[in-house]
Formats: sequence, C-alpha cells, structure tokens
Amino acid sequence: MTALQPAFRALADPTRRDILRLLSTSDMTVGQVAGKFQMTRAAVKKHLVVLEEGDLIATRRSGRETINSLNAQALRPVFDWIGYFDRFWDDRLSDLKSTLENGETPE
Amino acid sequence: MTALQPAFRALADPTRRDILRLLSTSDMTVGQVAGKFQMTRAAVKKHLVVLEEGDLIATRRSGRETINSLNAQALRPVFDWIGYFDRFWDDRLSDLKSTLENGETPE
DNA sequence: TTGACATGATACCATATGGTATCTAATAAA
DNA sequence: TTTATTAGATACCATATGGTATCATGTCAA
Repeated sequence: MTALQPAFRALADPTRRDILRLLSTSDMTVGQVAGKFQMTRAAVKKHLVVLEEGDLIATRRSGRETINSLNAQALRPVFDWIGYFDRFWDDRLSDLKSTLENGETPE
Repeated sequence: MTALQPAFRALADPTRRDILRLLSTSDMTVGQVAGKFQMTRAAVKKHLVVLEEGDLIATRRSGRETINSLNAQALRPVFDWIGYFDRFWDDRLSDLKSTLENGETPE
C-alpha cells in the first residue's frame, strides 16, 4: 500500500509546494533553497524534512553540502488519488484515457 | 488566481479524503456521514466545514437536514497543480495530452 | 592548524488542528 | 402541544505545526 498521508501532508503547506517548484528547475543545497524564502534556514530545513518524509525529495551529501532534488515520482499516487474524481468533471480525461487504453482512436 | 491553499489543506487529512470518497457515491446528511466514522458528529461536522472552505463540497438545507454533496470540480486546480510535474515522470501523460490538444492522432 | 562556512540538532514559543462534551435552535412526529 | 431528532455553536483540551534562536559538528581553504 502506498503511504499517501505523508505526501498529502507535505503538500498542504504553500512554502513546501514552492520548494517543489524550485527543485523542479534544478537541484539545490539547503542554503540555496533557504535563500529564496523570507524565513530562517532552520525553518526551511524543517520544510525539507517534511518533504523528505513524504518522499517528495531526495537528498545526497556532497562534502559539507546537502543537495536536495525533486522526486516527482512520489507525486504520482497523489495525482492518481485525485484523478479518481475526474469522472465527476465536465471536461474530463477519463473518456480519453479509456479510449486509448482500449486501442481505439479518438475522434 | 485560484485559491489552492484551502483545497490542499482540506485534502491533508485522511478522514476528509474518506469523506470525499463517500460523497462521490451519494449525497449525505451530516448524520449519515458521521455514522461512517468512529468519532463524534461534532468532529465530523468540523471536517465538513474545512471541506466547505476548500470548496470541495456544497451543502443545501432540506428541512432540518443539511445535505452535503461533492464538488469535484474544485479538485481540478489541485489536479492541474500536481500535473505540472508529470513531465518528470517516466510514464507520463503530457505527451499524449499535448498531441491531442494539437489535433493530432496518437500512434 | 586555524578559521570560516554549510549543515544538523535542540530548545522554545505562539498558534493551528483534531478531538470531546455540552448547550441551543429548528423541524418532524406523536 | 409535547417530545424526539437533526443540526449548529461554543468552550475546552492535548498535540501538531510553523517559526525563531542557539549551539554543535563536519568540511573546505588559507
């Protein structure tokens, strides 16, 4: 079973969502990420920990620096969970998807 | 701009996500929803308020009952926000979508 | 070696959050 | 008209959360 909760929890904070966007442009050290926000490095670090708990980012050590990188794959289960509801949308993708999965050609 | 925050916040709690799933099967009164969970009606009511703040559910009064119904449309911006990252997934939908949006036919 | 720098860890604080218990108001039914 | 039912409002509580300040540690460079 996929642990959705830590990912959903991590996404609930706007700063953390901004961090994910940032990391989608390039990997960054803790200091580089912190430099983009109006809060202390410690606060940013805490957000990074929550993102890590949600498996939304990966970290690797390089000397005295810790490099944070996006793990977008972990967003997939969240995307799919929400995607369940697309059947209730007016402009939905489900018709398209099922059509293609059946090997048919859309009009 | 779409107010993503109240929706993301509402989705961060597992009980609230369960409530959304419940309401996707049928509209329910507060009491009916509460009957599905191991917590007081007051606690469930609080969750319903948060879901309402996120615009994820709509309510209408019928006599002394309040009927809650899913507003799946409000999940769309959340879905799209996460969908931004699909370009980083191995098995992504973006190629397919852009192809179709250009009126082309997938292979 | 010594100092500067990047990070991590910890203690602390105010507020938000998720829950309960309890009370009031409106409506349906006897 | 009573009485039971459904819901909303409020007070209260323990814990989680988002933030700060501060200190310890490892690593790079002079």
